[in-house]
Amino acid sequence: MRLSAKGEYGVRAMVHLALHYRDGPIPLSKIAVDENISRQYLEQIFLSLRRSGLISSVRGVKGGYSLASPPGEIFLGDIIRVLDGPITPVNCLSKEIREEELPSCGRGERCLARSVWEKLRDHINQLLDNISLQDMIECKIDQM
Amino acid sequence: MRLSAKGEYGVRAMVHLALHYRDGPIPLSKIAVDENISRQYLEQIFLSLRRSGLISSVRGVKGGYSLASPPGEIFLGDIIRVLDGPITPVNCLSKEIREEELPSCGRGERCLARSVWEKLRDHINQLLDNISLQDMIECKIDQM
DNA sequence: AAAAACCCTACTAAATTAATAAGGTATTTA
DNA sequence: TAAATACCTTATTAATTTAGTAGGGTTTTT
Repeated sequence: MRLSAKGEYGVRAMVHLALHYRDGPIPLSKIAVDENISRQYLEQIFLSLRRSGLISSVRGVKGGYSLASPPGEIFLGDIIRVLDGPITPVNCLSKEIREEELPSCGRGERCLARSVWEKLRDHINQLLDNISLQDMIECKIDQM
Repeated sequence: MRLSAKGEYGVRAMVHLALHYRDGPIPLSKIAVDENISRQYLEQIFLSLRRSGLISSVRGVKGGYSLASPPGEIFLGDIIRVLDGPITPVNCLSKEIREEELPSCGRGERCLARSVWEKLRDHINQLLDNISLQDMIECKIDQM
């Protein structure tokens, strides 16, 4: 039950952008240094985030990245799903996997564990989909 | 945010034992076949579960494994922590890691993401520590 | 024109996870 | 008491995933 480094880096980088929202684009190299993340690895992460529409970029000197929407409209679930794929405790719950590819547990609806995994999945998603970057920079998490 | 196969197999096997609680010891080979898990891999899993005191074993012909406590007293969190280690979304929250070994994020209390990971960790643990094997075999999950 | 900064693919290395192998030990039953 | 059953254990390998590097490109500003 661990988040990947990619997801963790992504969230930290997005918080960084949130803190500088309206300061104009922030160069990736600055974020990489401040957050202690390899520049080239962070480029991969930002490539995904940009393609998914969560951030936008400006090229050239004085360019950089900025949030595509206000911090209050971007949720942790969005970020993590883009970087790590669907948030699900076991593969067989993921809708993106087609029936044929299902792991060989072959138990279908008979699986007593299934409803637990579904509940766990829904819990995690609901939590992450209700925490915005704004909540984070305002330190509202503890009161949630 | 995915459970390992080990954790998943472990839970399924424990549910199996719960369904046969009071039937006397169930041979591992039977569980392996019924749950479609490699016998030798399941042996490793049961070794951990036994050493942690969640199950007990009887050797020899007519031997096998059984739950060490009633199904109502064994919780999913117990099983998963034994097999996968502490349930924590990011390493830096795990108490089992000493300060010196902390990953190099080097941000300590300044980390805005930290309280989110803590909240997520607590949520997941609380959920898993409140679902017993008894709940599962009685299909009470959906009403929780 | 040069510098700054984004853009992108491919590859490699590291770590983790999953599984297999191979043999040992204890207990029951014919 | 011998054979069969089934647990016990460590070591090794295979597979997969994750993390990170390399190396080049393009765009824009000064």
